[in-house]
Amino acid sequence: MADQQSGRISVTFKASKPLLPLKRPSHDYKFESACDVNSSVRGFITKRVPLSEAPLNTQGNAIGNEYYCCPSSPDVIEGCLSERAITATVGSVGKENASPSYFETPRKEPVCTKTLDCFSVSGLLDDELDESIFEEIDVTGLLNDELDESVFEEIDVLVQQKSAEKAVAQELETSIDEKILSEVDVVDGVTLTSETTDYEGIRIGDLLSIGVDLEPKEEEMDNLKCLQSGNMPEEYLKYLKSLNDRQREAACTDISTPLMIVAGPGSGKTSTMVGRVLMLLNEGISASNILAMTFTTAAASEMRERIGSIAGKATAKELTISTFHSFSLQLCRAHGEKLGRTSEFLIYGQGQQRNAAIEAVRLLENGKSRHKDDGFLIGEMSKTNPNQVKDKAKKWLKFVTQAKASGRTSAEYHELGNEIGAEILENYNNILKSCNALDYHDLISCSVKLLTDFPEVFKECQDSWKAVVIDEFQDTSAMQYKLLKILCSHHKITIVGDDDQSIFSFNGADISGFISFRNDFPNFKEVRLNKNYRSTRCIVEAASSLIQNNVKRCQLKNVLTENSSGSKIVLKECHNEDGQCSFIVDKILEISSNYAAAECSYGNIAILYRRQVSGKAFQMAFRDRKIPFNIHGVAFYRKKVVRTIIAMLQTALPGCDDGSYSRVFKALLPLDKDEKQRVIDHINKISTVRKCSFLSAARDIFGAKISGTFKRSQLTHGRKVLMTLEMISKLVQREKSISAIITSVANLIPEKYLLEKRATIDVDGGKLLNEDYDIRSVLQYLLDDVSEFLSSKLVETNGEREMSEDKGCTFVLKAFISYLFEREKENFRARRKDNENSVTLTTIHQAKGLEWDVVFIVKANESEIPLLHDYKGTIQDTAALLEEERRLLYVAMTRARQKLFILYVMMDSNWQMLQPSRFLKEIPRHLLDVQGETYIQKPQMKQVDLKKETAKCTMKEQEADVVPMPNDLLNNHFSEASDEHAEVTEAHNGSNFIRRFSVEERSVVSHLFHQWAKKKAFQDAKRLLDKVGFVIDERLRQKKNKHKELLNTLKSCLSCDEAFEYAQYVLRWEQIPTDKRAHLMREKQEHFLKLRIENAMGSTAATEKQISYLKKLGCTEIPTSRLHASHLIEQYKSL
DNA sequence: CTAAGCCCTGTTTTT
DNA sequence: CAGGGCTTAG
Repeated sequence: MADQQSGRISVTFKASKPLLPLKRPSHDYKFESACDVNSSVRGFITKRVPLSEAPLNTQGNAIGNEYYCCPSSPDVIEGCLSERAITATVGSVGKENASPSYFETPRKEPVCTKTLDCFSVSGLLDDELDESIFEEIDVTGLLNDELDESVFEEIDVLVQQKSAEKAVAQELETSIDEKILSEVDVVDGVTLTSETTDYEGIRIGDLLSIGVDLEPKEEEMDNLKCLQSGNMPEEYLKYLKSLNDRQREAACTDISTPLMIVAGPGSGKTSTMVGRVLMLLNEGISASNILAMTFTTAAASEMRERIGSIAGKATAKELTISTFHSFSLQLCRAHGEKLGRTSEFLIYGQGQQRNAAIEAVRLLENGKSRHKDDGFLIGEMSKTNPNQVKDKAKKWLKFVTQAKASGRTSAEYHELGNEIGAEILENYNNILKSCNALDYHDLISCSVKLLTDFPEVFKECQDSWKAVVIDEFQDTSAMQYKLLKILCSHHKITIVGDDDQSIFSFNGADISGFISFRNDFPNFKEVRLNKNYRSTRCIVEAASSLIQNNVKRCQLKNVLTENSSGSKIVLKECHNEDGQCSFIVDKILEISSNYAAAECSYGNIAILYRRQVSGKAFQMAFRDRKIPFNIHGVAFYRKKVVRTIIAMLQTALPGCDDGSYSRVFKALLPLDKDEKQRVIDHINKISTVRKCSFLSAARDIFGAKISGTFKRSQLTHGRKVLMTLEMISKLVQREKSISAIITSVANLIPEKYLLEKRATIDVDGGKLLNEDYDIRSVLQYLLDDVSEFLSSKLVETNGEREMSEDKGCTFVLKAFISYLFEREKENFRARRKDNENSVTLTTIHQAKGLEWDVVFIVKANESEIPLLHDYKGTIQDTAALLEEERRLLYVAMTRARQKLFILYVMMDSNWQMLQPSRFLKEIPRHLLDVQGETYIQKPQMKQVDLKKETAKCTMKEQEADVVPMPNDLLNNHFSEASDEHAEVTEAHNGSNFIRRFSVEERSVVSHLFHQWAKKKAFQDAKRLLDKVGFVIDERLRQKKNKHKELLNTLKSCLSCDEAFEYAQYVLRWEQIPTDKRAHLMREKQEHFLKLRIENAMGSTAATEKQISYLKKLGCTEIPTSRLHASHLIEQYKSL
């Protein structure tokens, strides 16, 4: 391992003839001043080509290993390399098998070969990449929560200090306001305070329109009287009055009764919880004795804010509102010694957990081989692939995680007969213990252990937490429930949740918690909040009829709403994802133009998808169309890189702290990860010893000619970094445009560093990064921020800016950075403030708990929204899985306030037909507005729509003639009115052939043909047919094959003429360049639809283009329809 | 330069 | 299960 780390990759530059066409402008890659830094290096890897764009195919597909290199110094350019970019092929980055053996054999003589010092990725193992994540995220083992709290405290202090004087004046004002408001109260019977203007989607308007509900009824009058006699503070009373009867009933339930609040979507859950807390306070439980549990830090801080706005900031601060994990962490830290750990135990995250799992597996196998004590077994061991070990570890880690979430012990597995599992679990736990560490799951289970095994701990907790409130109860795991149960032996417990919104069972969440609760707290009271304040009646009804198909529901509830019915849910069929994308873009633009200019229209729109990949297309489309958007979740990578860039910028400003410097060194030193760390640690040590700044320490160290601690090359690297820093500050002093500075600074970051960051998500998360591939996209975001900043702040800072004008842009830069920090802080507080005026792109899972006016649910296809994986042998509980998927759609639908769009696509990018989701049939028809793919909204269209609608409900067994097949489209394109491509006008090609098959079969056939038509070797129709026949034979030989009947049929008719024609068609299609093809696809799809209309209606007027074209051909006849016109065109062309 | 064979990969996420 | 990338053999 250690040897590998210092390995280097040689790169062969070849100015070989196929200097590949660089599609993108070369200035993107040019090094300007930056190349000075690396002048000793003769080339610099600037860009990894995304798979899709890799232009070179030495043999069909040489994908994935291409790098564009830029010559970095003039002599190289003049001497031997052309000025254009040069390709170099190197090993796969980030894989351990990256070795110097990956040169592409140069077709001509290599012009120069050079070892690139700056590019020594080879030794990086996946593990190490993982570690690097850790360094970034989890340095100290603090939970994010802890970090949050401290930040909040700081902020609070600041705020308090700053607004000390203001407070007095404000108090006066508010008291006046309240007087006025309370007068209003009397008139309307509704509480109107600034706090109630917007909670859980209830707005003043809604409250007023509901009216009836808030009129105190007889019983509630009692209720209220009760409250009044209890000497309740005015604000509390007012707040409770503002709740509806159910909510108030819940909040005011006797505090010693265990309370279960089942809160459907948009039913004012949080408001009710706040009310409950006020009630607890009012009943004499002091704030410091109340514990509120949430799952995320965001939820916790939101709750604190809400309570603070009613009960006062001081009270809110005294309350303990925390996540399960940070609560448990505190408990475990306090009693670490009882768990066999010190109180400074470490917390293991993903990377370390996996290492531990690997170790556990190794221990097991060692034990085994020793047990069987056979030499050859050991030999077998040693030759096992490291990959296999890793794979196993992954599997077992999953097992361990699951085991811990459900609370099973090693002994239990032993009894169950799963001895391997038992041993692994035990090994794993032992390893953690010996490392003085706990993982996240241990935090919970150890808390349980502390509470059960140590009466003194239990007593302490009972004394401190006299009442407990739990949010999102449906997300509790079995273990967490256990903790709650013990913690709430006093029965002062309130749980809030909705089993229909349980979508995290893959993560250990367990709906059976509701059942357990009923058993464990038999005298519980249940309140169902089933009035939806969020969505229109249409949406509510659709969603609840969907969810009613779930059998395994803990409680039946019919959600009601008094909102207006609103417009129907639009169910939109799109032909492919591009169509989907452009439909949404159009709709968004339409919606935003309808909004009053002042309102933040984009902020009210969200696009929800099942998988992260589905969001990618939208990112690109939105960026192209300049629609602002924000992505939940994966802003991760971006943040890191942005932070690095900011740190670099800060070094150029006066008063820069050491943190930025060390970050910059980390980014710029072209060394291996741990080597880098050693260097930085050393600098830090020197600077603390000498009591000087990081920078001056670094200058001293690297300025020396010889060093005891560092190699010469390291010193050189260090000096280069210092030079770079100097360059940046010069640049800042001279250059006036911030954008230019940011761009050049961003380009200084070595690709390797960026790859490291990227790999963290790619490797560890094992998922496609929801960001673009290179720094330029990050840069784009940053530059967007710049323009936003300039347009917002320029006016205010104008005067000061003039002053600083002569010194480059130091001042503006400073303002920009603080502006960014300000925004970061805001984002930190609550995610919904993330981007006030931008469209939200998010997975459905992440959308839970949020809401928007307009929601698009995208790609609601079978095999996407019920995403069932059949390959994995888990046939176990398909029903349960399906129900969870249905809940997922339910959650997605109920995010919408006003308008809901559900879209599905008909065709994959691979010519595969897709079915609409089975769940869509469960939505009552009368709530839907079904739309096809067309922009014609003439009365004629209605009939087609109708026809389609009827067709849709029987989608499965239905018709071959309504669904446009790619091949049909193809035919239409070539046969009809494709004016620009009129050279291919042979009609009826192939369509007869493909029509022999059923709808579902067609995609298989067409896929088969297209697949081979792409290869160079089969450009001839005859050869293509031969190949297809051959492939069929081969497939038939394999025992398991799904479509063997189809293949037999297909084979038997391959020799006919129609098959030949079809082959020709496919070939012709494949010859069209990809960019054009995409365009044509759409055109064709629209065209096909028109044809359908024509068929149904008889005629549509010919286009002007057709008419003029016909005139040009010398046709005197006036076409009666478009169809007619195209026939005429054909005729006249052949003449 | 190609064909055949091997290997990998395939959802959702918080702490 | 099945498609795709990558490697190797010829």
